[in-house]
Amino acid sequence: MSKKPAENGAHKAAIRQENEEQILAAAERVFADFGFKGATTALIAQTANVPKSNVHYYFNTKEALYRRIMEDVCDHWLEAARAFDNSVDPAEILRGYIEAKMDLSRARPYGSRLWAHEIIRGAKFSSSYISTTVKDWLDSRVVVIRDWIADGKMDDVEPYTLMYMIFATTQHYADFGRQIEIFNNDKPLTDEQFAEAKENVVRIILKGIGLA
Amino acid sequence: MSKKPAENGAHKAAIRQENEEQILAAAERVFADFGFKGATTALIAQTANVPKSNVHYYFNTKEALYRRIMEDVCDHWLEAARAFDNSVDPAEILRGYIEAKMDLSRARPYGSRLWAHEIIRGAKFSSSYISTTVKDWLDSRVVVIRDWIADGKMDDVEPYTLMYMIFATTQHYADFGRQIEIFNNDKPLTDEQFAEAKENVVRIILKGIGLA
DNA sequence: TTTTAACCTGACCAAACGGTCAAGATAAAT
DNA sequence: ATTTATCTTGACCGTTTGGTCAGGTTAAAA
Repeated sequence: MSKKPAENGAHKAAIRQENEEQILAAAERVFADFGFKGATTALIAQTANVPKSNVHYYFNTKEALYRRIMEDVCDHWLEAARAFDNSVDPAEILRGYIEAKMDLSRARPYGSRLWAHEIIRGAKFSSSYISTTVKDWLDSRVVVIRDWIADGKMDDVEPYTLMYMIFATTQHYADFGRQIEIFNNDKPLTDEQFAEAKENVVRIILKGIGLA
Repeated sequence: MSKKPAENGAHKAAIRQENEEQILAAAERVFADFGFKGATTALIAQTANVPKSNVHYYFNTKEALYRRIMEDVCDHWLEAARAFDNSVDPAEILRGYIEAKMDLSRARPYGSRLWAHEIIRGAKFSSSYISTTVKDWLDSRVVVIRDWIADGKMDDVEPYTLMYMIFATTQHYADFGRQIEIFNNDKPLTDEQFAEAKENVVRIILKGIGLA
């Protein structure tokens, strides 16, 4: 009663991929809402519409599932980081990076919230990743910014403080989305409102460091 | 074998106050680290150096303890908010407010992190507080900012976006303190570094909105 | 067609959970 | 000195937790 002949093991592979994706998506939401300790495998299973046993079949332990999602989030993070290398003009670079991070907060809020949980808790799982990959990336951009300052292209601001400001402000739209929603009369920001916010963030920061 | 005569029930009252304070301080840390669901009464008790039963003696339920701490955090929040009314000069007002919020992040990071947990999780316990007290305060300051803009005292920026930027950046030094520490070669920011960061945040924002 | 390997899941388990309680200790009031 | 009210805590309870497992189904390989 096979529906399709298909190539070697294509059906089984498709089943695995679909189930894993479903579980990962559910886990990302649940971990983002409750953090590692607060999340339960039962709720993840329920959200993914699979029996709890099936979650453990595909991902042995809760921690393995958590680590896997953290990796995915980090991949997207580094993707946005590449916006830093798309130009040579400081204003253009920073505008691109801020916009990329804002868009990421809008498109993948759960990932940002998961990251927030992880850091608040003390970065138990990811401190080595932060102190190597992320720190290397950050330090190299700080060098770039210092060069811009030395060349008189922008004001003499402390580069780390500037970067933290960009991190904080852009991620705020994901992490504190619920608060923003409440302030916005209990309605999520419309695309127009979000676009306006994005433009304002870019404008304030660029002007604030003498790039506008 | 009474050590002191003391006034009416002074000793008992002192015992209660000391125990409550010890439990509240411990609970603030544990809730800040793990969120409401992830925190356990056993860990709170252990951190406070009292038996678990004693935690339940002073605060009937975990939820009651959580609510009590949220109230304390909000009180401090409103305290800082008052910096908004200490002057009539826009630059002076915003500088005072930003500095007050930065200092709060430095002095009471656990409160800020607890708030972050609460919002990320969807503000289940505090949405009514946010949609009334906090929103009222925020809306009234937005009106003030709009007046400044109308009077040509600062650039025409979207006031909510500006306020979110201040929230995000100042609270980042508490919520993402661990990440900043890692970037800072695994050492907490010194007082000098923090002061420099504070000054830079103020300068960038004020200049960014045309107030410098 | 038979065999094998992967997928599926209800039932189950030990540990950890929030919370209760009885019984004792201590200090205030009488 | 006695009573009363508060403080203290180990033992305990029902529920939930992450994780296991046997026994089943399904699809690929032989």
